Amino acid sequence: MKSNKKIRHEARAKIIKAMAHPSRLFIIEELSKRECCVSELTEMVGADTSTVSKHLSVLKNAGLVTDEKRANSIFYRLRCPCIMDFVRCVEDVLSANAKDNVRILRFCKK
Amino acid sequence: MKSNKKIRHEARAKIIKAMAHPSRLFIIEELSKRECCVSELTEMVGADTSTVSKHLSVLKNAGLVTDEKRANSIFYRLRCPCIMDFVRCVEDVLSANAKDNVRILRFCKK
DNA sequence: ATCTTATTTGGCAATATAGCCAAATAGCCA
DNA sequence: TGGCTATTTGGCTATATTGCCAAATAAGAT
Repeated sequence: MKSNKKIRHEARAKIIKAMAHPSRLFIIEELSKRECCVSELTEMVGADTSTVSKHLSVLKNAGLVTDEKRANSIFYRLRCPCIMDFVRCVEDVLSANAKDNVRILRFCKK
Repeated sequence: MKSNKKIRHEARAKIIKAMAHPSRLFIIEELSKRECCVSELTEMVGADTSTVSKHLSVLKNAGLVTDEKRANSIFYRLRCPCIMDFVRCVEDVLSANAKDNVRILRFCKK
């Protein structure tokens, strides 16, 4: 793989890797509806505050979210709402997988 | 996080995690152009055959690619070409990041 | 200034991932 | 059949990620 391609794919992978975790996907989905502060997200995710904080820093570091201090909380929001389009695409893959499984199951029964 | 949400996000994460690697993104991009066999991809990626084979099995396991044996090679192809739409979305995030950096840089110079 | 609340950071153990080599397997071809 | 080519699998080490606890930090409120 050529060096410039490699760099490009590494940059992409970093962003995708930041999304590649159930809790972070959940956070992304919630933030696509409305901005939230850490304690709200902690409550929703149901993990330790420090864990959620670290997830948020992964998302922020990848440029997927931004934060803003207001009152005495820090509010996070999605930086590129188009991210949800991607999630829709992932759903396509999931439903293709599901269809295949149904087909395989049908084969087995015969 | 409710159990059904959790399961949903885990399923999504599995697929996204399968994409979250530079070599696998490269493979996905190449397969979006045309189907390839393992040895072709090995050549292009520039890693050990076994490494590429394992990457392919990750992609296949996630339902992102399918394989078909023909002649004495196994050809892989993308299962949902919409995956490339996602990559475009990732590019949006990347360029938003780049713009921010330029802005920050400009601030520093002042 | 001190207390309190919200968030981040450090540290650690458990687990997962990556990539190479060597060995196993699969199927074509002579 | 026996060799050849293409691909996968097992095994290993190095590295990265996750999630919790405890401690540090930040900044409002009293």
